Amino acid sequence: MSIKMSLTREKILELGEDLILTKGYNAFSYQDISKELGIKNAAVHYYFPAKENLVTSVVKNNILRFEEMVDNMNTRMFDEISQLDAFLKIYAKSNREEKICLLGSLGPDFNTLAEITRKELQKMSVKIINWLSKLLNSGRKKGLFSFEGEPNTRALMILSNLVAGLQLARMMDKSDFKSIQSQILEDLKP
Amino acid sequence: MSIKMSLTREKILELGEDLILTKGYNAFSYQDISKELGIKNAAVHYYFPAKENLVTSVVKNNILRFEEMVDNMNTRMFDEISQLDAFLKIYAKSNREEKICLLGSLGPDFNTLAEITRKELQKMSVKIINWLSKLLNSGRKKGLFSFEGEPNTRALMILSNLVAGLQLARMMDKSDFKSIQSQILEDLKP
DNA sequence: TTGTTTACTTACTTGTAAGTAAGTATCTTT
DNA sequence: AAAGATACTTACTTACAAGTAAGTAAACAA
Repeated sequence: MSIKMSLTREKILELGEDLILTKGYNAFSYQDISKELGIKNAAVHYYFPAKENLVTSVVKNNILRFEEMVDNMNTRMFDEISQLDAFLKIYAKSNREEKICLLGSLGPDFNTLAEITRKELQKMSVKIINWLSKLLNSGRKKGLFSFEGEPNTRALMILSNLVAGLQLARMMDKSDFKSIQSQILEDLKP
Repeated sequence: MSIKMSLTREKILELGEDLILTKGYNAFSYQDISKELGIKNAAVHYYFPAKENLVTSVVKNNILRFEEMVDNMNTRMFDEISQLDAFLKIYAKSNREEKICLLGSLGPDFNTLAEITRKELQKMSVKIINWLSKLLNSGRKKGLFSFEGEPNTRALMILSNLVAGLQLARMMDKSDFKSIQSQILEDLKP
């Protein structure tokens, strides 16, 4: 990023992501964006010719942010507990802001997305699951975590707790997410 | 149900549910339904004046089916393990049919739903969580299940595993759901 | 200083979603 | 047999979403 990014383009991207996380992909329009930013409809099309270009960019952006976070934690030599904690904090922040996870927002819409968007979403899920698997595995080897079964399965379970945790919190009680978050950490204690 | 239900109405309800579970609420139209059923658009409006009436009926229907299942298991005196197993089987079936859970489909769309629909969705989540909590609690008391923490939190975690498990399976690998399902049961073993 | 690129706006087109009013055929009750 | 009620269809309206073609003003580069 940062190379050649107009302010307007960045604002569209940010607002687009926000709308996907709050209303859902098939419920927002370019008008929602243009009105909010005080620009014309066609200006949004100038940066993102079709809606599928916008979603795809939003997903790619999320992948980049995830990778930056991982890189950052690696260079700072975070231990496994701190890394998991940082990851959970991202979701806790979403919960406070009444947002859900991008995977959980676009997952149900998967069949309505363009092939390229699906590919990026897949890439994103795989990256997260692989990272989390490795984290759990090395944490267990060091005796920092304790759990039964495959690291990959455990990663799927923790991610699904987070993804649907945010969705359920939206429907039921915001504080339900906190219970889930605490229990994830509790369950991993040696 | 069954009192005063025209065949067309039932077909609309069934197809409407199917479309919500495969494409999402904001991605299907009354045309999708009328074309498929070989009727006119206005015929769908005859039974469900507005889209919000259709979704609300779909949710209410799901609540009824859930309650029938619970009643059925109670009269047949299913033990806690069998009841949980039956519940998991519903989700496994959805996974095979490439569908997701109604909660997981409408959860992300929650902010775009009418108040009455939201209320029904809330009712549905609360009913499921309360039932699952009690099931886990009494199963643990009998020594059939073993888990740490509050039954309510554990119920939230299992439900979120199932809800997002289906979503992740859609995006990644269908078999991921099976791993999650098996691990849920494994984790509860005494 | 002329030409090109950037960043838009103006002004459309096309398609579809949601919904409604009024009509009609058939069945059902009195 | 007449009067509802039921289950639709015909034929619209309104609104908005998505996208595009052509124009323009300013910046920037040759």
